[in-house]
Amino acid sequence: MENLLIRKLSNYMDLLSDERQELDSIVQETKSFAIHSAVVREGDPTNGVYLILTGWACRYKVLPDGQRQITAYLIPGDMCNQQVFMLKRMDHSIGTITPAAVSIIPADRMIALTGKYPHIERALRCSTLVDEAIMREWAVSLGRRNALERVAHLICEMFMRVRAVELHEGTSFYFPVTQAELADSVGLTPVHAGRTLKELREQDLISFEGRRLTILNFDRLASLSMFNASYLHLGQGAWT
Amino acid sequence: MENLLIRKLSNYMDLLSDERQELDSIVQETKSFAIHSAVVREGDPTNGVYLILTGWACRYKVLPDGQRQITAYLIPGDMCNQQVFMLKRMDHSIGTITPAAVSIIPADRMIALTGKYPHIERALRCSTLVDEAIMREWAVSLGRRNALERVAHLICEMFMRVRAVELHEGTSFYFPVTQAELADSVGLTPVHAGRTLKELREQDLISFEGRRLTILNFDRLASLSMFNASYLHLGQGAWT
DNA sequence: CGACTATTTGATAGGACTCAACCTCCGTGG
DNA sequence: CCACGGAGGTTGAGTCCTATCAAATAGTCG
Repeated sequence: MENLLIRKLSNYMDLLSDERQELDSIVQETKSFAIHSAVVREGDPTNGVYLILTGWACRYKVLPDGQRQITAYLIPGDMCNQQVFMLKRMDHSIGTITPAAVSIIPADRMIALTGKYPHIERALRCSTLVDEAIMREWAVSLGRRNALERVAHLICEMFMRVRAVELHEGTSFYFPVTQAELADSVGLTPVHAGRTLKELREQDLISFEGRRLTILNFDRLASLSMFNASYLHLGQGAWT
Repeated sequence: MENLLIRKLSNYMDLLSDERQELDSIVQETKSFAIHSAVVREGDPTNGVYLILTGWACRYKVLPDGQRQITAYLIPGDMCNQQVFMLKRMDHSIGTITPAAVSIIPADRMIALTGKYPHIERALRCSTLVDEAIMREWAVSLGRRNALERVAHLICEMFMRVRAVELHEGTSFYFPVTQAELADSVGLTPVHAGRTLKELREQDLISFEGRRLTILNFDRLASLSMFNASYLHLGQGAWT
């Protein structure tokens, strides 16, 4: 199977076949991580670029009082720390939420790649801009949406992202996030995150069994959560 | 006076004198904006890079129900939309919160500049990474800090940023944010933002009169809000 | 099967919101 | 020079959403 990074970047830019090949060849050293293990920890020196091949991971910060906030989910095809090697140390951690395979790309390999293929460089920059847009939208959720809206919005977003790398099946997709992790990402307690999920189920908006989430009514889910996909900058952003 | 972008970037990288000159020369077309006016609006085509010369601005999104969330403050020396021209349309708005002078740099000018001066390019990328780190920290605040901690944290952050461009005076600085704007950035209502400010005053942590904010006890303000400056990646990050 | 981890449910508490009134600046203009 | 008006700030009382605490019920993996 082709590297999912290629599918992802194709959403932003048409890639030529030699560019695709090149992107495929960057996957060399692959490392497996167990569920709930640390890929990089806050304070670590920055040493390379990570590409998620399989599994889900997340960025997070832990406060001195033990509270945790997840600031992003990373799914297959996502590349993280594209340019962190500019900074000395990580200011946040990255950890897996499922078993995961990640490819570690040396900084100089990245530099060579983007130097040689301007198309790839552009596509990677687009993807960085979208990551930033996602963070802004999370701030909007955390600051201005209530519990139901936050969870619904996250589901819409993750569905669109999973769909962009074609890992969805119809309106359902693998969503391996526990209630505690969900809570840490939408700024709720695990208990209330669970109740909120229940509410969405009772309103027949989703079904969620055994890590498989099915969206039963995307339009209502989107309007309820004021989800507007344009910030994801996915070609059309059309809902089919 | 030299362009504040230079001061800002000097925090990340030593710049040679010809690089400084070059950075100074990018300020050509300057545009003045009245207080509370839109610099760019969500949906607008992306057309250039903005450098704040004087005054404060902010990025924000407005939800269909009228609620607003500010996702970043822009102060003199801040450059926004460094690479937005990669995307077609703005997914958020930028507006002034004071009268402001901003320089609009054409995309090709930016490309030429970074192409010719690798140091500048590196420094600009660092600053982008720091902007991302700031957004993550805002997510942490919005998701996991209570009202008092959020406001205190924002004050610590803005003080450090203002100080990095040397616009502070001792432990006080110009902080032209109204309670309504503060509320829109920390995810509170204006009324509660006001009460929170009052609480900080009563605890002798700050004084705040006529848009001038003085930090009376930085250490307590920082520990109260679990502020750790390392995410700002400012050289030492030492508090003097 | 047994020890976890994850989810669900119930009852109560509390932090932030809401609504409303009032106050204080300031700039404007009669 | 003072009245007026509007934006921003302060205060009070009551409500609601989400947190907390606690316990019981699945699920899951070795």
